[in-house]
Amino acid sequence: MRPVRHGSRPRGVAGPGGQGGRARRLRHVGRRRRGPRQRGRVRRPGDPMKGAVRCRFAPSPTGYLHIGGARTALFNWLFARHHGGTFILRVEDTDAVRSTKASIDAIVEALSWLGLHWDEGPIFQTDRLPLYQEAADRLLATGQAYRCYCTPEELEAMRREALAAGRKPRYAGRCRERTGPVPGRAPALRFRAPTLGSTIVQDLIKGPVAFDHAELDDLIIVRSDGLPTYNFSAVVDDAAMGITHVIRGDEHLNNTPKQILLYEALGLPQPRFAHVSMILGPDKAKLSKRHGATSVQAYRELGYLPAALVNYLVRLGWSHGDQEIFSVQEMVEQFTLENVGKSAAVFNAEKLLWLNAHYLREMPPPELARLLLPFLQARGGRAEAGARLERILRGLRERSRTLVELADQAVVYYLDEVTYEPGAAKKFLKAEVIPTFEGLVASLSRAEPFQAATIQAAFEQLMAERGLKLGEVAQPVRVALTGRTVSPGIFEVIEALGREPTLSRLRRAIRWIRDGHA
RNA sequence: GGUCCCAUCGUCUAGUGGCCUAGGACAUCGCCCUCUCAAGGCGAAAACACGGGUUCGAGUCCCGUUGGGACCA
Repeated sequence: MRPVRHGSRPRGVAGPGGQGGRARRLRHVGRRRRGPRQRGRVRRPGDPMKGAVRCRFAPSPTGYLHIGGARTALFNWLFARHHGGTFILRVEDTDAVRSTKASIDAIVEALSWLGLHWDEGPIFQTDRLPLYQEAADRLLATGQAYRCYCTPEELEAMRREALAAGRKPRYAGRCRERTGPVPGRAPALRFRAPTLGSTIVQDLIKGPVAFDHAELDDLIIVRSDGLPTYNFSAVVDDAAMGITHVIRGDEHLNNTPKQILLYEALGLPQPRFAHVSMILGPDKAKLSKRHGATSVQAYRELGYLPAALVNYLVRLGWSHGDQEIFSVQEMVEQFTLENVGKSAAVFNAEKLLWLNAHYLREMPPPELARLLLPFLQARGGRAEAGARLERILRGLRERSRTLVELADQAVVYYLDEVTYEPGAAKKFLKAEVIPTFEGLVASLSRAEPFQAATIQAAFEQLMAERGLKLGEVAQPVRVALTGRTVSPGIFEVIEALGREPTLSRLRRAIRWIRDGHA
């Protein structure tokens, strides 16, 4: 195993340009800037990782793509892209009972939606069973693995016995020296693990982690049904696929010494390992369903943008100085394992919401319109992409945090009949606004062109004539047009709604009040 | 229970022995702007888990304690 050199890049060295001193002087006023070395990464010409990096994301298809899995995939993808390497998708589907085609589709779709495109794969482990078999045969032939005929029941009994006697509940090696088979029983294959010495995992994130071999078990590498176990197939595949860097969840750190031993037994070159800490729920336990939405698909349906989710996830455990907003290109340029933190992170839905709102505001209206359409149609709005929708969105998007919220507001412009919120109607749709509404119907019929400025002029003239303040006019009109007390600026709303819909909504409000609803 | 990991504002984090009177962001609160609500601007409150060392100097290095988490069953 190769020793890991942390900080193999020169430290305390400013980026290209060597202007650290001058730059510092120029910005001495105001807030201190930190980390001059963070400007521009230092990629040495002879970077040995360049082009050679091969990373994989290896989910088991037993459900949707979890938010934690998405981050693992993202980190692998970023690492590969940063180094100009290869990102591979491998599906760990050897658990025939729990693996489903639907899960595979869901994971593939979620990764694509996030923009984490893979260069090779998907590779399915069930297609490569002979590979594991061949590796197992080799270990068996060299005596590094042996057949174990113990049944699960026997194992369980031995475990209980050991526990009762105050010993560790590990496999005692009953079949280690067995010479003949047990008739009528299909054997599992166990790895003959060393009992002396220790293995040190040189983790790229956690640093060196030592494991005493005395704590290791003779792990099963092939089950009695002939299927390989996780640790075994992962090792065989990672080696066969030429994986150079295994970036995965923290929960696999304990498996790593076993895998290293397997690499050694098989005589295979080892990848470097990097274990990323977990994502926790608000109660600091591993993030799970009971904490609410945890799948990428769920966030998609809740109206989140992939850019926002990716930006949020990258900042969970990784940082680049004080920067919060990253384009994909910036992430690729700046991402290094060195800046990945060791501690677990609590998933903060509020911050994700803020980021989503940010990207909603920044997105070009045509693109936003395209993404919004399905949400709008689901709400019965007969909307179509185009200038009108974009005008509507311009006012609405800075008042929404998700596509769902945006659609809820935008749909109002597309419905045939406005539904008044009871409280809003009671407060603002009163008999005394009828003259005002009538005056507006008259003047807005004439406003030309029908734009915010001319609409405002119409309002101001009316207000002057009747001695009204804008606040007294705007709210009733807002309710008449949208049914709500909250909306973009009233002139914008009227322009976006258009002349005819505005007039008919005002007339309807007048009728509604006259009909005695007020 | 054993093994392993982790520990800076409520949350995400900056921090790599002196630039730290601990910085940024989300959330919270206040003010400004204002036709409502947002957005935006300005400001406030808010953290180095604890105890020992090492050092002229510790948020930063070492040891321990405590707390949290993961894995193994």
